[in-house]
Amino acid sequence: MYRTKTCGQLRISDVGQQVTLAGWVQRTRKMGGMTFVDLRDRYGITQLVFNEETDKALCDEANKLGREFVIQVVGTVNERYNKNPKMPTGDIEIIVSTLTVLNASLTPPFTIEENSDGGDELRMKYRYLDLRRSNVRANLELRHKFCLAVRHFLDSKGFLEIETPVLVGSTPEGARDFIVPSRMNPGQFYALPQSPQTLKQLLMVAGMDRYFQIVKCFRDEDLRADRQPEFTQIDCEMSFVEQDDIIRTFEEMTKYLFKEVRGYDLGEAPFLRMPWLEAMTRFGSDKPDMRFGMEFVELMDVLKGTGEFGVFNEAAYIGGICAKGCAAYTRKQIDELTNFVKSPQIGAKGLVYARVAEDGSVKSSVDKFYTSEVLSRLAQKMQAEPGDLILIISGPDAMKARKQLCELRLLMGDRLGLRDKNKFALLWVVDFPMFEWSDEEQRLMAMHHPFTAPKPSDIPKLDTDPASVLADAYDMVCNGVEVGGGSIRIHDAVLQAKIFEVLGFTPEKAQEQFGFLMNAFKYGAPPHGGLAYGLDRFVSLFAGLDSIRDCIAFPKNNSGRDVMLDAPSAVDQAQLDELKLMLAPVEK
RNA sequence: GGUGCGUUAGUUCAGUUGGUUAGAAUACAUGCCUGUCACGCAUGGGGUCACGAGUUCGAGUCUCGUACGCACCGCCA
Repeated sequence: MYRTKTCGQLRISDVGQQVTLAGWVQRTRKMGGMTFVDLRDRYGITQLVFNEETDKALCDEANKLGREFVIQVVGTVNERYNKNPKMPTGDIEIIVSTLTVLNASLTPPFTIEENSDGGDELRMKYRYLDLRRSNVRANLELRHKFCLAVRHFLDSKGFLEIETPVLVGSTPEGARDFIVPSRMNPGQFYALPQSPQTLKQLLMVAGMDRYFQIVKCFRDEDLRADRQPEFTQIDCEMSFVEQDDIIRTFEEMTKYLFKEVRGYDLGEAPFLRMPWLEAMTRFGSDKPDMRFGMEFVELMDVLKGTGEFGVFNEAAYIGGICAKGCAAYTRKQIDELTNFVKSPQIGAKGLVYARVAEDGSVKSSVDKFYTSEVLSRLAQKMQAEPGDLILIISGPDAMKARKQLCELRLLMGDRLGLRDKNKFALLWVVDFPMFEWSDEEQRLMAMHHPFTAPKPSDIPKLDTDPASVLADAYDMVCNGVEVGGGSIRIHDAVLQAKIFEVLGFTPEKAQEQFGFLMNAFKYGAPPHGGLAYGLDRFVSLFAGLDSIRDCIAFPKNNSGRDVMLDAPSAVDQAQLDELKLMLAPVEK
């Protein structure tokens, strides 16, 4: 037997026991005739003691151990002379009688400690070493617990976990597909699923009623801190349900997960439900961070046409936020905010500010254009109090200006410490538009996906004014992060065909790509709907991570590479020949 | 496709106005040390300053390009 106990297990009550431990050498400390070795496994660290007086040869062996050697020791649990209250096993140590080196190790390129000295690139190249660190390992443990809790909850509600294929057909709608050549069907390709969307709908047609799957999804798009080309969804679908049924079911699951996995009580009250248009108007985002207020106040009536400031007089939108107690911001701090909104990724033309002084007077960057009456009306409308700072953004494109103000609001939230990682504010954003206009493709695109049902009352508008049609779609948002999203689906072949028509598909094209679904709808498709959570994002939120990479065992880097495996890579000509593939020259 | 920041010892970083032999911490090696636990002390080795070109009497430092990394915009039904 390699071990009788783990390195996180032994306590004062085990003193006197003979034990066998195995693990990695975290560190050795040589103190003259004594040597201490910290032995680590995934459960913890236990101190080993070697004494020259007791066994010189054994102590000499211990002194030869290097970091990350894998060793096995037999010894006796002993109460320490000097206890270490910082360690769970700090009351005991092992007086070693037998030491076996199971495997030596090179000196690792970075130290295996909570605060590693390795940078991202090195950590990814040696991810198997990085994963030995306790905090990275803790993220994977949290992920495991999360998945267990999901399965437990959904099983208790009668959901079946059913696997769907990873080799499916390509559908050009939506994100770019990863494609896989078929050897047995030369010139033809599978695609990896962007989500099991249509397959789970077919499971509903099959009468599976309540389905879920913790499943990898693939999208060949550029990466971000919160986006990987392969990521994991908790994919769910239910039959004979309306939007409210789904929202209630998954609200219950979310509360369960927060309580069981994170130890956070979301309370009894249902989550806030906010129409998409309201979210865009009040926060400039379809995923507002509700941990703090600082809502937008529209200022068109106060500032447009009431003074000589041309920028405002030509604006399609003027909006402000009120930063409590920030009137004392220095010129430098204001300049930082201005530079932030004018930076290329925000793209605002400028920032107007107004300070409310202790005596209630208003000093602004546009004083020369407006009377003091207009400015005090501004303060009044903003509900600004003495000591507050009003920040105003305007622009010729209302949606763009709102997005810019949204970024500024989030920045101010950060600066004022209003975005506490240990607080969680959840809401449902509902009533999404069915379509959005694509300048690039010069056509309407599905905002959610083309299988989403329009609100029944809006169906007549599909012919007259499709851009105004709202969908039975909903997103679950937590702390400004979209953690899940779903919709009621279309289960009627005629309506589904109609939606493809609005999206600019010819009937032939729709039949070619989605005929399998529309045909299935002709054989008794039940009303159904569902939702999918982004597992990586959800776990990251629970763990307080800045990037989903930190809860994925082997993530890809910014360029979509696995630097440990050095993938993707070229393949042999023989493989290409077998697949009947030829490579075009790569332009540099 | 685009923007910003970065690339110096095994690692994390500093490096002033362009000027002699490029530093610190940590890691590593050797020695000392019998109760350490971020042990301590001493000594030592370790550098293609990412790559290429340019400016200059002189480039880690300035300019341009390339590569790579990170963050973001576009993109992500």
